[in-house]
Amino acid sequence: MSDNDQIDNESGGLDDQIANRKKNLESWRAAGIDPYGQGYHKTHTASQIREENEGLEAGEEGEEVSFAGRLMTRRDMGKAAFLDLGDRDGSLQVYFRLNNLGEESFKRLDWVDLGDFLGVKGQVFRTKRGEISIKVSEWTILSKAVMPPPDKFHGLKDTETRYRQRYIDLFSNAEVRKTFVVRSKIISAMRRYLDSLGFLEVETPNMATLAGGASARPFTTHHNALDLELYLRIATELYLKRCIVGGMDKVYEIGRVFRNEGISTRHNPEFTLLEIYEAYSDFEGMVKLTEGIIGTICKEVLGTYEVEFENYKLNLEPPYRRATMDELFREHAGKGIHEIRDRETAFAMAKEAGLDVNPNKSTLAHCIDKLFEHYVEPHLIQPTVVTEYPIELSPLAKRKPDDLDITERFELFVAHNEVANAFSELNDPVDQKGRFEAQAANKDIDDEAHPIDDDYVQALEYGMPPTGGMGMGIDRLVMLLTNSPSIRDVILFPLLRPRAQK
RNA sequence: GGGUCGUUAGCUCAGUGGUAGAGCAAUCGACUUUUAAUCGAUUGGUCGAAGGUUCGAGUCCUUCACGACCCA
Repeated sequence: MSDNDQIDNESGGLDDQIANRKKNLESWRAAGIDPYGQGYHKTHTASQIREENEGLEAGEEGEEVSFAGRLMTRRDMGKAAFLDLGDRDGSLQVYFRLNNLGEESFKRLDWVDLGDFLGVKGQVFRTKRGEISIKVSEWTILSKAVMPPPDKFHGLKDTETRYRQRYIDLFSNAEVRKTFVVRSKIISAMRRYLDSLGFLEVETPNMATLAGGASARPFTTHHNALDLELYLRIATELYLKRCIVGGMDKVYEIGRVFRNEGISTRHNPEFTLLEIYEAYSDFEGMVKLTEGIIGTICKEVLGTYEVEFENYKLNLEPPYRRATMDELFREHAGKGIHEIRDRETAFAMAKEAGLDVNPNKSTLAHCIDKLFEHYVEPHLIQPTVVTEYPIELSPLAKRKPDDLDITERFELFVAHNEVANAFSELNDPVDQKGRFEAQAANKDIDDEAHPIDDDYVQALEYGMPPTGGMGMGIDRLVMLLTNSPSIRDVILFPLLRPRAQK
């Protein structure tokens, strides 16, 4: 009895709100109704009801429907009440009226709290004030929310709670839900496009004894039965190219990769990467394919090539501007790429620019990367295909036939962000082995150096056809297309440091 | 790793070293077409944590935790 005494207290603290909600829950049970009910036959979603009854005049009645959703707001008026039920499309107003429901059914509204799930049946109509609504003739509770939802108007703002308890963010902030719907549509449009071109979606290992294909530190894990140290993949590249060796010719994978590095508005330790490989193609083919993918997504998902991101108005309609790294460095740094490929020159420039690169601890490649980031990237706003990367930056790319220090590679930049990276794949096993060895030689100053993958080299020894390959970071693409300033806005459950014990 | 900012009621936020506030939510009441419903009343606080300065700290100082943004 002492518990019930507390429940009867009038107050507004969290414990009391929970107690009141539990009391309401018990009222349903006492009436013989399970407040955590069974499935409910919905004939329509909120947006379907709106669309199908658009033609209704104020006061006019439409079809009979059943509908279900979460109670978002309610306006009680004595012997009538208006409730807004939210489903994934939005929300719909439902109208409860004593005369339509009878005493017993109407009275049960007292046991309903914001956040509860309700199922309703009734006739669609348009109110005096023009709102499409349902005149409820029959209804039930489908699930009880014992925790109170956030502010009905302001939603949930606290970033930490939004990320830690994303479910609250999703049900209380419609625009957040929208972002993740768009994300899903982007990925499915991407799949549809690639499938239509005859690409085969494949799955390669998440765990392996080597983590190659990119410059990044891996996560480690352990397989007990084999007593084996394993790495989580940092890229899908080397396995996908083994598929090309195997004759699969056109493959892609949309997969999670894991990189053991810092967290920022543009980095989450696990993120989603698209990689594509096409036999008998090359980096020029990959330019076309990249343009095709982005163009198709804009057309099918956004319905426009015009996109706003940060303060930029971007036009993503292909084809995109092309520029060589040499041209861009000349334009923005006053020196060409062949000059910059000299260690002394590169590090002197970096020092002059105030960049944090130490000649004793950084590779030339890393230094050039930093210089490009500093001098050139800020200028790459509209989509730009940057070509002719020096060989130091591209250990898996084929050399340009007329300039062996330059590779057949491009990166696509939009709004000074790298969106895609592609090249003609290096298929000469001897050259590949040499590049791996050059990477390994830097191991002491570069903990992100590619490891030597002898099995991969052996695969090339069996022969890999000339191949074009491309990688695209899905999260950053979604950021761009949804105008999201942080990668955490496009990842449902981003990694956060655990909260201290209360 | 460094810097700046933030952490106050369930939510959104005010708060000048001197009695801890508002709106929403909650509770009670009125209202049979409202829509951030309206109207009346009531309740709700370890001010992120721990120290310190002070007659007195949400407010000033130190450390810590978590987060946001910027830099590396």
